Amino acid sequence: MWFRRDLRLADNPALLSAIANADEIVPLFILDPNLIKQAGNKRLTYLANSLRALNESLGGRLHVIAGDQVEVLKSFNPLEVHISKEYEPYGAARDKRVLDSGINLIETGSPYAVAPGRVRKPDDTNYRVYTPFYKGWLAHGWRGPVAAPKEINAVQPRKADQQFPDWTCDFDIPKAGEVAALERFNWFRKNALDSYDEMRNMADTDGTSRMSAHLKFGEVHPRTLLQGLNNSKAHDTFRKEIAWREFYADVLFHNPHTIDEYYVEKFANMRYEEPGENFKAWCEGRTGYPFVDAAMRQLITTGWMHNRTRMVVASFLVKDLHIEWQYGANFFMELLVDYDPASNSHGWQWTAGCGTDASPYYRVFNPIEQGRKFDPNGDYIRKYIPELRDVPNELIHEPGLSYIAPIVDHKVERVEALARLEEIKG
DNA sequence: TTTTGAGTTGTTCGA
DNA sequence: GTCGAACAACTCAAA
Repeated sequence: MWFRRDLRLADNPALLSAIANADEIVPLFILDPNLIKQAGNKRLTYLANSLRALNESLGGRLHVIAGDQVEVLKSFNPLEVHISKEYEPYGAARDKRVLDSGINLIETGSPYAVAPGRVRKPDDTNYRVYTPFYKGWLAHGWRGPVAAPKEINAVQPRKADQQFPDWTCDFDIPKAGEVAALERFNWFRKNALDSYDEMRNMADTDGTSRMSAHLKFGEVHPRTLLQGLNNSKAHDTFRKEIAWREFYADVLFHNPHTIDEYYVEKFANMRYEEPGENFKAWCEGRTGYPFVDAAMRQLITTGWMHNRTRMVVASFLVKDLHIEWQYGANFFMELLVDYDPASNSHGWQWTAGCGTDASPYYRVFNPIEQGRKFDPNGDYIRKYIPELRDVPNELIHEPGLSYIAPIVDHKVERVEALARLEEIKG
Protein backbone atom coordinates (compact mmCIF):
# COMPACT_ATOMS: atom_id res chain seq x y z
CA MET A 1 0.00 0.00 0.00
CA TRP A 2 1.72 3.12 -1.26
CA PHE A 3 0.42 6.12 0.75
CA ARG A 4 0.74 9.57 -0.81
CA ARG A 5 -2.06 12.05 -0.29
CA ASP A 6 -4.18 9.63 1.74
CA LEU A 7 -2.50 9.41 5.13
CA ARG A 8 -5.41 7.76 6.91
CA LEU A 9 -6.91 4.36 7.65
CA ALA A 10 -10.64 5.24 7.67
CA ASP A 11 -12.55 5.71 4.43
CA ASN A 12 -9.58 4.58 2.35
CA PRO A 13 -10.75 2.27 -0.47
CA ALA A 14 -7.21 1.74 -1.79
CA LEU A 15 -6.10 0.42 1.58
CA LEU A 16 -9.10 -1.93 1.74
CA SER A 17 -8.29 -3.12 -1.76
CA ALA A 18 -4.68 -3.84 -0.80
CA ILE A 19 -5.78 -5.79 2.26
CA ALA A 20 -8.38 -7.73 0.34
CA ASN A 21 -5.80 -8.83 -2.22
CA ALA A 22 -2.93 -9.93 0.01
CA ASP A 23 -2.22 -11.89 3.16
CA GLU A 24 0.31 -9.32 4.20
CA ILE A 25 0.84 -5.72 3.09
CA VAL A 26 3.72 -3.28 3.18
CA PRO A 27 2.40 0.18 4.17
CA LEU A 28 4.82 2.53 2.48
CA PHE A 29 5.45 6.24 2.14
CA ILE A 30 8.18 7.46 -0.21
CA LEU A 31 9.87 10.78 0.50
CA ASP A 32 10.12 12.62 -2.80
CA PRO A 33 13.12 14.96 -3.11
CA ASN A 34 11.28 17.08 -5.70
CA LEU A 35 8.37 17.79 -3.37
CA ILE A 36 10.63 18.35 -0.38
CA LYS A 37 12.54 20.97 -2.36
CA GLN A 38 9.47 23.12 -3.01
CA ALA A 39 8.03 22.88 0.49
CA GLY A 40 8.85 25.20 3.36
CA ASN A 41 9.78 24.12 6.83
CA LYS A 42 6.23 24.20 8.17
CA ARG A 43 4.72 21.91 5.56
CA LEU A 44 7.60 19.49 5.97
CA THR A 45 7.15 19.51 9.72
CA TYR A 46 3.44 18.89 9.27
CA LEU A 47 4.19 15.99 6.93
CA ALA A 48 6.65 14.50 9.40
CA ASN A 49 4.01 14.75 12.14
CA SER A 50 1.37 13.23 9.91
CA LEU A 51 3.64 10.30 9.06
CA ARG A 52 4.29 9.66 12.73
CA ALA A 53 0.55 9.71 13.39
CA LEU A 54 -0.08 7.25 10.59
CA ASN A 55 2.72 5.03 11.85
CA GLU A 56 1.18 5.01 15.27
CA SER A 57 -2.23 3.95 13.97
CA LEU A 58 -0.46 1.20 11.98
CA GLY A 59 1.13 -0.17 15.12
CA GLY A 60 4.56 1.11 14.13
CA ARG A 61 4.59 -0.61 10.77
CA LEU A 62 4.73 2.30 8.34
CA HIS A 63 7.72 2.08 6.02
CA VAL A 64 9.20 5.49 5.18
CA ILE A 65 11.91 5.56 2.54
CA ALA A 66 13.53 8.41 0.64
CA GLY A 67 14.38 7.99 -3.01
CA ASP A 68 13.20 7.35 -6.51
CA GLN A 69 9.70 5.86 -6.54
CA VAL A 70 10.39 3.15 -9.11
CA GLU A 71 13.55 2.01 -7.35
CA VAL A 72 12.00 2.00 -3.90
CA LEU A 73 8.88 0.15 -5.04
CA LYS A 74 10.89 -2.43 -7.01
CA SER A 75 13.10 -3.11 -4.00
CA PHE A 76 10.05 -4.77 -2.41
CA ASN A 77 9.41 -6.86 -5.50
CA PRO A 78 5.67 -6.29 -5.05
CA LEU A 79 2.94 -8.41 -6.62
CA GLU A 80 0.68 -5.37 -6.59
CA VAL A 81 1.07 -1.74 -5.59
CA HIS A 82 -2.18 -0.17 -4.40
CA ILE A 83 -2.73 3.57 -4.61
CA SER A 84 -5.39 6.21 -4.53
CA LYS A 85 -5.27 7.91 -7.92
CA GLU A 86 -3.79 11.38 -8.38
CA TYR A 87 -4.69 13.91 -11.01
CA GLU A 88 -2.52 17.01 -10.86
CA PRO A 89 0.31 17.23 -13.40
CA TYR A 90 3.20 16.18 -11.17
CA GLY A 91 1.48 13.28 -9.44
CA ALA A 92 -0.10 11.98 -12.63
CA ALA A 93 3.26 12.03 -14.47
CA ARG A 94 4.98 10.29 -11.56
CA ASP A 95 2.36 7.53 -11.49
CA LYS A 96 2.59 7.05 -15.23
CA ARG A 97 6.33 6.57 -14.94
CA VAL A 98 5.79 3.95 -12.25
CA LEU A 99 3.18 2.18 -14.35
CA ASP A 100 5.44 2.26 -17.41
CA SER A 101 8.25 0.67 -15.40
CA GLY A 102 6.21 -2.52 -15.30
CA ILE A 103 5.03 -2.22 -11.71
CA ASN A 104 1.52 -3.58 -11.23
CA LEU A 105 -0.07 -0.35 -10.05
CA ILE A 106 -3.69 -0.69 -8.97
CA GLU A 107 -5.69 2.53 -8.55
CA THR A 108 -8.69 2.61 -6.25
CA GLY A 109 -10.42 5.86 -5.42
CA SER A 110 -9.06 9.40 -5.40
CA PRO A 111 -8.77 12.37 -3.02
CA TYR A 112 -12.13 13.65 -4.32
CA ALA A 113 -15.80 12.82 -3.86
CA VAL A 114 -16.08 12.81 -7.64
CA ALA A 115 -12.85 12.15 -9.52
CA PRO A 116 -11.65 14.85 -11.96
CA GLY A 117 -12.93 14.22 -15.46
CA ARG A 118 -16.14 12.56 -14.30
CA VAL A 119 -18.51 15.52 -14.24
CA ARG A 120 -19.47 16.24 -17.85
CA LYS A 121 -21.81 18.60 -19.64
CA PRO A 122 -24.65 17.05 -21.64
CA ASP A 123 -22.48 17.40 -24.76
CA ASP A 124 -19.73 15.39 -23.02
CA THR A 125 -17.28 18.26 -22.60
CA ASN A 126 -16.04 19.61 -19.28
CA TYR A 127 -17.47 22.59 -17.40
CA ARG A 128 -15.66 25.91 -17.31
CA VAL A 129 -18.09 27.72 -15.08
CA TYR A 130 -18.52 26.84 -11.45
CA THR A 131 -22.27 26.98 -10.84
CA PRO A 132 -23.23 24.56 -13.63
CA PHE A 133 -20.35 22.32 -12.53
CA TYR A 134 -21.74 22.32 -9.01
CA LYS A 135 -25.14 21.19 -10.30
CA GLY A 136 -23.55 18.47 -12.40
CA TRP A 137 -21.38 17.41 -9.50
CA LEU A 138 -24.40 17.10 -7.20
CA ALA A 139 -26.30 15.16 -9.85
CA HIS A 140 -23.33 12.81 -10.35
CA GLY A 141 -23.26 12.02 -6.64
CA TRP A 142 -20.74 9.96 -4.73
CA ARG A 143 -20.54 6.86 -2.59
CA GLY A 144 -20.68 7.04 1.18
CA PRO A 145 -17.54 6.68 3.31
CA VAL A 146 -16.17 3.19 3.89
CA ALA A 147 -15.07 1.95 7.31
CA ALA A 148 -11.51 1.51 8.47
CA PRO A 149 -10.16 -2.04 8.09
CA LYS A 150 -10.71 -4.22 11.15
CA GLU A 151 -7.33 -5.79 10.93
CA ILE A 152 -4.19 -4.91 9.02
CA ASN A 153 -1.62 -7.62 8.60
CA ALA A 154 1.42 -5.51 7.88
CA VAL A 155 5.05 -6.42 7.46
CA GLN A 156 7.30 -5.33 10.34
CA PRO A 157 9.72 -2.81 8.88
CA ARG A 158 13.46 -3.18 9.21
CA LYS A 159 15.11 -0.28 10.94
CA ALA A 160 16.50 0.99 7.63
CA ASP A 161 12.97 1.15 6.24
CA GLN A 162 11.77 3.66 8.80
CA GLN A 163 13.51 6.84 7.73
CA PHE A 164 11.21 9.21 9.57
CA PRO A 165 12.30 12.75 8.79
CA ASP A 166 13.18 14.91 11.78
CA TRP A 167 11.85 18.17 10.39
CA THR A 168 10.71 20.57 13.06
CA CYS A 169 9.83 24.23 13.27
CA ASP A 170 9.53 26.79 16.03
CA PHE A 171 6.10 27.97 15.04
CA ASP A 172 2.72 26.74 16.11
CA ILE A 173 1.44 24.80 13.09
CA PRO A 174 -1.87 22.88 12.88
CA LYS A 175 -2.02 19.47 14.57
CA ALA A 176 -1.49 16.69 12.04
CA GLY A 177 -3.04 13.27 11.61
CA GLU A 178 -6.32 11.47 11.09
CA VAL A 179 -7.38 11.72 14.71
CA ALA A 180 -6.70 15.47 14.87
CA ALA A 181 -8.62 15.96 11.61
CA LEU A 182 -11.75 14.24 12.89
CA GLU A 183 -11.50 15.97 16.25
CA ARG A 184 -11.37 19.38 14.58
CA PHE A 185 -14.17 18.47 12.18
CA ASN A 186 -16.42 17.39 15.02
CA TRP A 187 -15.69 20.68 16.77
CA PHE A 188 -16.54 22.56 13.58
CA ARG A 189 -19.74 20.59 13.06
CA LYS A 190 -20.88 21.31 16.55
CA ASN A 191 -19.81 24.94 16.89
CA ALA A 192 -19.42 26.64 13.51
CA LEU A 193 -21.12 24.70 10.69
CA ASP A 194 -24.62 26.06 11.30
CA SER A 195 -23.42 29.65 11.00
CA TYR A 196 -20.87 28.92 8.29
CA ASP A 197 -22.51 31.03 5.59
CA GLU A 198 -22.35 34.16 7.75
CA MET A 199 -19.20 33.63 9.76
CA ARG A 200 -16.77 31.96 7.36
CA ASN A 201 -15.74 35.36 5.98
CA MET A 202 -14.87 36.91 9.30
CA ALA A 203 -11.09 36.97 9.65
CA ASP A 204 -11.31 37.60 13.42
CA THR A 205 -13.46 34.50 14.04
CA ASP A 206 -12.70 30.78 14.12
CA GLY A 207 -15.59 30.18 11.75
CA THR A 208 -14.06 28.01 9.03
CA SER A 209 -13.57 24.25 9.08
CA ARG A 210 -9.76 24.37 8.93
CA MET A 211 -9.87 21.13 6.99
CA SER A 212 -7.48 22.35 4.27
CA ALA A 213 -4.26 20.79 5.57
CA HIS A 214 -6.07 17.59 6.51
CA LEU A 215 -7.51 17.38 2.99
CA LYS A 216 -4.16 18.19 1.43
CA PHE A 217 -2.53 15.18 3.07
CA GLY A 218 -5.64 13.03 2.88
CA GLU A 219 -5.97 12.64 6.63
CA VAL A 220 -9.66 12.95 5.94
CA HIS A 221 -11.59 12.26 2.74
CA PRO A 222 -14.10 14.86 1.45
CA ARG A 223 -16.76 12.12 1.48
CA THR A 224 -16.51 12.08 5.25
CA LEU A 225 -16.99 15.86 5.38
CA LEU A 226 -19.98 15.77 3.03
CA GLN A 227 -21.77 13.04 4.91
CA GLY A 228 -24.78 14.23 6.87
CA LEU A 229 -24.93 17.79 5.55
CA ASN A 230 -28.48 19.11 5.25
CA ASN A 231 -29.94 21.57 2.74
CA SER A 232 -29.74 24.66 4.91
CA LYS A 233 -27.94 27.72 3.56
CA ALA A 234 -25.07 27.20 6.00
CA HIS A 235 -24.53 23.54 5.12
CA ASP A 236 -24.90 24.18 1.41
CA THR A 237 -22.28 26.92 1.57
CA PHE A 238 -19.86 24.46 3.16
CA ARG A 239 -20.73 21.81 0.55
CA LYS A 240 -20.01 24.38 -2.14
CA GLU A 241 -16.53 25.02 -0.72
CA ILE A 242 -15.78 21.30 -0.99
CA ALA A 243 -17.11 21.48 -4.55
CA TRP A 244 -14.74 24.38 -5.36
CA ARG A 245 -11.82 22.14 -4.50
CA GLU A 246 -13.21 19.49 -6.85
CA PHE A 247 -13.98 22.03 -9.59
CA TYR A 248 -10.44 23.36 -9.59
CA ALA A 249 -9.04 19.82 -9.61
CA ASP A 250 -11.24 19.14 -12.65
CA VAL A 251 -10.17 22.36 -14.39
CA LEU A 252 -6.48 21.64 -13.80
CA PHE A 253 -6.92 18.03 -14.94
CA HIS A 254 -8.29 19.27 -18.27
CA ASN A 255 -5.75 22.13 -18.50
CA PRO A 256 -2.52 20.92 -16.89
CA HIS A 257 -0.54 23.89 -18.24
CA THR A 258 -2.60 26.29 -16.10
CA ILE A 259 -0.61 25.18 -13.07
CA ASP A 260 1.65 28.14 -13.90
CA GLU A 261 0.27 29.61 -17.14
CA TYR A 262 -2.67 31.92 -17.74
CA TYR A 263 -6.02 30.17 -18.14
CA VAL A 264 -7.20 33.21 -20.14
CA GLU A 265 -4.23 33.71 -22.40
CA LYS A 266 -4.58 37.40 -23.18
CA PHE A 267 -3.62 38.22 -19.60
CA ALA A 268 -0.09 37.15 -20.44
CA ASN A 269 0.09 40.30 -22.58
CA MET A 270 -0.84 42.71 -19.83
CA ARG A 271 1.76 45.16 -18.50
CA TYR A 272 3.20 43.95 -15.19
CA GLU A 273 5.88 45.14 -12.80
CA GLU A 274 8.93 43.03 -12.08
CA PRO A 275 8.95 41.92 -8.44
CA GLY A 276 11.28 44.22 -6.51
CA GLU A 277 11.10 46.08 -3.21
CA ASN A 278 7.29 46.16 -3.23
CA PHE A 279 7.12 42.41 -3.68
CA LYS A 280 9.53 41.96 -0.82
CA ALA A 281 7.38 44.19 1.38
CA TRP A 282 4.31 42.13 0.47
CA CYS A 283 6.10 38.87 1.30
CA GLU A 284 7.21 40.19 4.65
CA GLY A 285 3.91 41.77 5.65
CA ARG A 286 4.98 45.39 5.65
CA THR A 287 2.97 47.04 2.89
CA GLY A 288 1.59 49.64 5.28
CA TYR A 289 -1.94 48.24 4.89
CA PRO A 290 -2.66 46.58 8.25
CA PHE A 291 -5.18 44.00 7.02
CA VAL A 292 -2.82 42.87 4.24
CA ASP A 293 0.18 42.79 6.56
CA ALA A 294 -1.67 40.89 9.29
CA ALA A 295 -2.65 38.25 6.74
CA MET A 296 0.89 37.85 5.40
CA ARG A 297 2.25 37.57 8.91
CA GLN A 298 -0.39 34.98 9.72
CA LEU A 299 0.93 32.99 6.75
CA ILE A 300 4.55 33.44 7.80
CA THR A 301 4.01 32.48 11.43
CA THR A 302 1.34 29.78 11.17
CA GLY A 303 1.56 28.34 7.64
CA TRP A 304 -2.14 29.06 7.17
CA MET A 305 -4.14 32.08 6.07
CA HIS A 306 -7.85 32.78 6.36
CA ASN A 307 -9.70 32.35 3.06
CA ARG A 308 -10.98 35.93 3.04
CA THR A 309 -7.54 37.40 3.55
CA ARG A 310 -6.02 35.11 0.89
CA MET A 311 -8.21 36.99 -1.58
CA VAL A 312 -7.31 40.35 -0.11
CA VAL A 313 -3.53 39.83 -0.28
CA ALA A 314 -3.79 38.26 -3.74
CA SER A 315 -5.81 41.17 -5.04
CA PHE A 316 -3.29 43.56 -3.52
CA LEU A 317 -0.32 41.86 -5.20
CA VAL A 318 -1.93 41.66 -8.61
CA LYS A 319 -4.02 44.83 -8.76
CA ASP A 320 -2.23 47.27 -6.45
CA LEU A 321 1.35 46.17 -7.11
CA HIS A 322 0.70 44.93 -10.69
CA ILE A 323 2.81 41.82 -10.16
CA GLU A 324 2.00 38.58 -11.97
CA TRP A 325 -0.03 36.07 -9.96
CA GLN A 326 2.60 33.33 -10.33
CA TYR A 327 4.98 35.11 -7.96
CA GLY A 328 2.31 35.15 -5.28
CA ALA A 329 1.30 31.57 -6.00
CA ASN A 330 4.92 30.42 -5.65
CA PHE A 331 5.26 32.21 -2.35
CA PHE A 332 2.08 30.53 -1.13
CA MET A 333 3.37 27.18 -2.42
CA GLU A 334 6.42 27.44 -0.24
CA LEU A 335 4.74 28.67 2.92
CA LEU A 336 1.30 27.11 3.04
CA VAL A 337 0.96 23.93 5.05
CA ASP A 338 -2.21 23.17 3.08
CA TYR A 339 -0.71 23.91 -0.38
CA ASP A 340 -2.80 22.23 -3.06
CA PRO A 341 -1.68 22.74 -6.67
CA ALA A 342 -5.15 23.04 -8.22
CA SER A 343 -6.71 25.23 -5.54
CA ASN A 344 -3.63 27.44 -5.30
CA SER A 345 -3.11 28.11 -9.01
CA HIS A 346 -6.78 28.59 -9.76
CA GLY A 347 -7.58 30.53 -6.62
CA TRP A 348 -4.86 32.97 -7.65
CA GLN A 349 -6.03 33.08 -11.25
CA TRP A 350 -9.57 33.75 -10.15
CA THR A 351 -8.48 36.75 -8.11
CA ALA A 352 -6.20 37.99 -10.88
CA GLY A 353 -9.19 37.85 -13.22
CA CYS A 354 -7.52 35.44 -15.65
CA GLY A 355 -9.10 32.22 -14.38
CA THR A 356 -12.42 30.43 -14.68
CA ASP A 357 -15.41 32.59 -13.83
CA ALA A 358 -13.16 35.57 -14.40
CA SER A 359 -13.98 38.25 -11.89
CA PRO A 360 -15.42 41.38 -13.49
CA TYR A 361 -12.75 43.92 -14.37
CA TYR A 362 -14.08 46.37 -11.83
CA ARG A 363 -13.70 44.00 -8.90
CA VAL A 364 -10.67 45.42 -7.15
CA PHE A 365 -10.61 44.77 -3.43
CA ASN A 366 -10.13 47.81 -1.24
CA PRO A 367 -7.69 46.59 1.44
CA ILE A 368 -8.98 49.05 4.03
CA GLU A 369 -12.70 48.47 3.43
CA GLN A 370 -12.17 44.70 3.44
CA GLY A 371 -10.56 45.04 6.84
CA ARG A 372 -13.41 47.14 8.19
CA LYS A 373 -15.93 44.60 6.96
CA PHE A 374 -14.27 41.36 7.97
CA ASP A 375 -12.24 42.46 11.00
CA PRO A 376 -14.41 45.26 12.39
CA ASN A 377 -12.65 45.63 15.74
CA GLY A 378 -9.19 44.96 14.37
CA ASP A 379 -8.69 41.86 16.53
CA TYR A 380 -7.14 39.97 13.61
CA ILE A 381 -4.78 42.85 12.90
CA ARG A 382 -3.69 43.18 16.52
CA LYS A 383 -3.10 39.43 16.81
CA TYR A 384 -0.47 39.43 14.06
CA ILE A 385 0.84 43.00 14.22
CA PRO A 386 1.86 43.55 17.83
CA GLU A 387 3.06 47.10 17.12
CA LEU A 388 -0.58 48.08 16.48
CA ARG A 389 -1.86 46.58 19.70
CA ASP A 390 -2.60 49.94 21.31
CA VAL A 391 -4.16 51.64 18.32
CA PRO A 392 -7.89 52.26 18.92
CA ASN A 393 -10.56 50.52 16.84
CA GLU A 394 -11.46 53.57 14.78
CA LEU A 395 -7.85 54.00 13.58
CA ILE A 396 -6.74 50.38 13.36
CA HIS A 397 -7.38 50.02 9.61
CA GLU A 398 -5.80 53.36 8.75
CA PRO A 399 -3.30 54.03 11.53
CA GLY A 400 -1.57 56.91 9.79
CA LEU A 401 1.70 57.90 11.46
CA SER A 402 1.57 55.14 14.07
CA TYR A 403 2.39 52.54 11.38
CA ILE A 404 4.55 52.00 8.28
CA ALA A 405 3.58 54.37 5.48
CA PRO A 406 1.59 52.57 2.72
CA ILE A 407 3.96 51.50 -0.09
CA VAL A 408 1.39 52.48 -2.72
CA ASP A 409 -1.80 54.55 -2.84
CA HIS A 410 -4.70 52.17 -3.36
CA LYS A 411 -6.87 54.81 -5.06
CA VAL A 412 -4.18 55.48 -7.64
CA GLU A 413 -3.27 51.83 -8.23
CA ARG A 414 -6.90 50.80 -8.64
CA VAL A 415 -7.24 53.21 -11.55
CA GLU A 416 -3.90 51.99 -12.91
CA ALA A 417 -5.06 48.36 -12.72
CA LEU A 418 -8.24 49.19 -14.63
CA ALA A 419 -6.20 51.04 -17.26
CA ARG A 420 -3.90 48.06 -17.79
CA LEU A 421 -6.90 45.76 -18.12
CA GLU A 422 -8.35 48.16 -20.69
CA GLU A 423 -5.24 47.66 -22.81
CA ILE A 424 -5.79 43.93 -23.26
CA LYS A 425 -9.55 43.88 -23.71
CA GLY A 426 -11.29 42.85 -26.90
C1' DT B 1 -29.24 26.69 -34.44
C1' DT B 2 -30.52 30.62 -32.01
C1' DT B 3 -31.48 33.05 -28.12
C1' DT B 4 -31.33 34.30 -23.52
C1' DG B 5 -29.80 34.85 -19.03
C1' DA B 6 -26.27 34.39 -15.91
C1' DG B 7 -21.69 34.56 -14.00
C1' DT B 8 -18.42 33.23 -5.38
C1' DT B 9 -16.40 36.44 -2.49
C1' DG B 10 -16.69 44.42 -4.92
C1' DT B 11 -16.45 49.51 -4.92
C1' DT B 12 -17.81 53.98 -5.87
C1' DC B 13 -20.78 57.61 -6.71
C1' DG B 14 -24.63 60.27 -6.41
C1' DA B 15 -29.34 60.76 -4.98
C1' DG C 1 -25.82 57.62 6.87
C1' DT C 2 -28.22 54.59 3.49
C1' DC C 3 -29.24 52.67 -0.82
C1' DG C 4 -29.36 51.45 -5.56
C1' DA C 5 -27.29 51.84 -9.90
C1' DA C 6 -23.40 51.63 -12.68
C1' DC C 7 -19.31 49.67 -13.73
C1' DA C 8 -17.12 45.95 -20.24
C1' DA C 9 -17.39 42.79 -22.72
C1' DC C 10 -17.48 38.16 -23.14
C1' DT C 11 -18.15 33.38 -22.56
C1' DC C 12 -20.77 29.79 -21.20
C1' DA C 13 -24.80 26.77 -20.33
C1' DA C 14 -29.18 25.67 -21.15
C1' DA C 15 -33.69 26.42 -22.97
